Amino acid sequence: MSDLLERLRGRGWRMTAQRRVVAEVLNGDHVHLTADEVHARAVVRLPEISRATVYNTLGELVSLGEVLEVATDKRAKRYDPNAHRPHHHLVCAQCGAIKDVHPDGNPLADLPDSERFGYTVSNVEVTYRGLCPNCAAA
Amino acid sequence: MSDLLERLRGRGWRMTAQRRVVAEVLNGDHVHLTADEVHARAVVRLPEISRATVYNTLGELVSLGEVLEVATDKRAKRYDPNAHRPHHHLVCAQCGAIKDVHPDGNPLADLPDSERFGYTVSNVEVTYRGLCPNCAAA
DNA sequence: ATCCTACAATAGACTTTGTCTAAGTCAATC
DNA sequence: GATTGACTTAGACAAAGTCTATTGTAGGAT
Ligand SMILES: [Mn+2]
Ligand SMILES: [Mn+2]
Ligand SMILES: [Zn+2]
Ligand SMILES: [Zn+2]
Repeated sequence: MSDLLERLRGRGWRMTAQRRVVAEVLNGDHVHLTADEVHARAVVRLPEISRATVYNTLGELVSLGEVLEVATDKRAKRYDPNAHRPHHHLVCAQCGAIKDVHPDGNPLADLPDSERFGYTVSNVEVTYRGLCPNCAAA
Repeated sequence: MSDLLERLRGRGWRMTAQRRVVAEVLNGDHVHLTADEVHARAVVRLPEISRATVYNTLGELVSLGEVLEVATDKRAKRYDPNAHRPHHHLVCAQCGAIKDVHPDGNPLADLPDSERFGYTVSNVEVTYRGLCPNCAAA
């Protein structure tokens, strides 16, 4: 993740303890945390960090294209550091666990002109739902 | 939509002016209103209807499988009366206009076992994004 | 090394969306 | 037309997010 911090400094980002901690918390695979979850984890390392700063920093990371907003459930937005490899999501309907997935095919090609209503279609998001191994066992 | 009202009465629904108005407001094609939009339109016909009743009624319609919840944007949930014909959504990234669409193919078949992480996958939602004719012209 | 200042962080008020409760109302049955 | 349990209501409450005024500081200038 220090690649990320380097890149951001190159873009004129002022480096602060708060921003470093937010970036660290987002590090990893299949990470899709809400803003409050990011805040809770950030507070462990930097107790005085505020909610507003977490929201501000996440918003900047999204603007810079380094983090994606994901709306897989109907509650809070989730923040996804896997912004450079296109992917979709597989969500457990029971516990909410989210995996990054890479389906075959191109869903854009599956939408015929007659179903486009004159729209210029540029993007598609696919959300698979089911039960994770843990929840299926229970 | 009086088919709907008949069906609901058959299921033991007590018929009230409030429920009738909510059902009427949801009538139509490509309808995807937020709870507050439903309330605003319901108030025109029945000024004393409360927000709580709109939320309650929408929740019941969802439980009964007569209306779907849709989370195309990251703001309020939207309520979709087109619950009996499976479909996906095409959303204008600028003005938010939503169309019901029926793509070819089966995205479930496009998710290989190696990308399922042991999940039992049962459902998939596809959201296409782009610009509607109005917004593309401007 | 110190100073300076524009940018960043903070607390907390405010907004939006949604849920819950206690009290009053009424649709459907008798 | 009386009864009653389901329904509606207002408003309190909660969760998620935004905004503002104030204070703090990173990093360049001296
Ligand atoms: Mn992801
Ligand atoms: Mn729809
Ligand atoms: Zn699960
Ligand atoms: Zn549009």
